[in-house]
Amino acid sequence: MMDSEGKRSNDFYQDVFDLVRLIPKGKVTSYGAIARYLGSASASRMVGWAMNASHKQLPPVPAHRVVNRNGMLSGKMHFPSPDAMQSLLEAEGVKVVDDQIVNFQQHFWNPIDELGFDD
DNA sequence: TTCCTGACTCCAG
DNA sequence: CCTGGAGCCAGGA
Repeated sequence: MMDSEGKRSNDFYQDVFDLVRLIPKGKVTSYGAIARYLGSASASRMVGWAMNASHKQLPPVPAHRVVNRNGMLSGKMHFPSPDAMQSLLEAEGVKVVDDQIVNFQQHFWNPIDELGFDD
């Protein structure tokens, strides 16, 4: 029961949403990068789980800019349409072939490298 | 309450 | 090269 200050779980989700919203257009990042930035490198699965709930967040979260470490659109099947994610990425200048981002490293946006640790 | 699954990632074979 | 298993934390039945 977290009602006093043990709201880290909630903050984790909020941080994920906030961070994903900070991803510049035409850029993408990985679940692991987000998890690591938040301090939970092993919580990569939780990031994906948070993304599942991101679609109900306001303002909307650009979940299409979040892919796995291989740059593969692992979450495309969870979008309203399986092609929505790819279409959104290509609309931002990110080319996608075979459900995988071309020149992924070139489009990769590392929050730790760009934002660094607040601390 | 417990058990299972998951938009991930790493390591071993 | 590809496939399988383990670890991780949270939410749903």
